[in-house]
Amino acid sequence: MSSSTASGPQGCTNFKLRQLTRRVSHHYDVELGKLGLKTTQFSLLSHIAKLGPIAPGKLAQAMTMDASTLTRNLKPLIDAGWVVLEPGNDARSRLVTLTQSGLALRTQARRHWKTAQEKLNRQLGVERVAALHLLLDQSLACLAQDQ
Amino acid sequence: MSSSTASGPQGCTNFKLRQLTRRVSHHYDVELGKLGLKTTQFSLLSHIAKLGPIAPGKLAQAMTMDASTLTRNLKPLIDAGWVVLEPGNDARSRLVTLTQSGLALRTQARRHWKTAQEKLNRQLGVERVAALHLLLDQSLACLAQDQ
DNA sequence: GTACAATAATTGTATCTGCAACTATATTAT
DNA sequence: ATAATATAGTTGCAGATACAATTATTGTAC
Repeated sequence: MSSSTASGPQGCTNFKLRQLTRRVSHHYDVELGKLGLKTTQFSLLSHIAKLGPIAPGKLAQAMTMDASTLTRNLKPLIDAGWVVLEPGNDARSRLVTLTQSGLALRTQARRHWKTAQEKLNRQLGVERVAALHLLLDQSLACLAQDQ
Repeated sequence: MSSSTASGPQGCTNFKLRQLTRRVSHHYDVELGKLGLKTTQFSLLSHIAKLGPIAPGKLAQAMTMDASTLTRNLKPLIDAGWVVLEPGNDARSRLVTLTQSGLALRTQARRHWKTAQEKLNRQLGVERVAALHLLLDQSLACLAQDQ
């Protein structure tokens, strides 16, 4: 049995991912927290800015997130007046949109995000970040449900 | 021309990480769910098996997790009788240990984990998983708080 | 046109996550 | 010895995550 390659990767991919995610989320939270935002909320605002008005289901799909998770995550944004849920084409469907203040916040938040991202790039090295992005994207594609 | 362009890596590292983490966690949950375990619970059992008896604070540190998060995550395991909290050296400190049934479950769970990991290796390719592990480990080291 | 199946979103329940504040104990300075 | 400080763990609060079940609506088969 054999040589070096037979054993395969060591350790648990899931644990390593969660571990790093905790640290990295904290890294961004420091910056975005200055605006009272969590990183997930920033991601949501960004995606809605880019894709909205969009149906919740489509948005959840685009973000690789369960529809019920999206419903809950939207709530604080709606309560804060950054996002509105409007009636969709159907009586059952909805459309998610940014409000004016949501759009303004997103513009401001983007600057804070950029600061955090550039700080991360420096701390890890841009080459490593680029390599990481590539692997994360590729891995996600390999695990896509619809294939 | 160097690959270090002015623009740097595109996209948000945090979002990419969270996105893949969601998918990968689900991947493991399918297997471990057969034993009524979540992936985080398996990670906890594994670390306690390896490091225990250990103080909660040390365990949280080893897992890159907030102490309060650990307290909550231990609760279901304690309620299920897989883990016990014993008095530590101090009157303020504690020691986390696996029970007999916890140890038995961990042994069993390890087989399910292995199945999930090998399935992931096939789906992503062992080379890619190995590369991913390396980058995750390196990135975590770069972000270590105590440096 | 009624019954049945499919679609869209939300709610119930449970776990994961962390900051700030708290309780309790131990250590140190004076 | 007493006061100030540091350490260990837990709780209050708020959000992130998803499965299963539910509500409401739409589409389809007969």
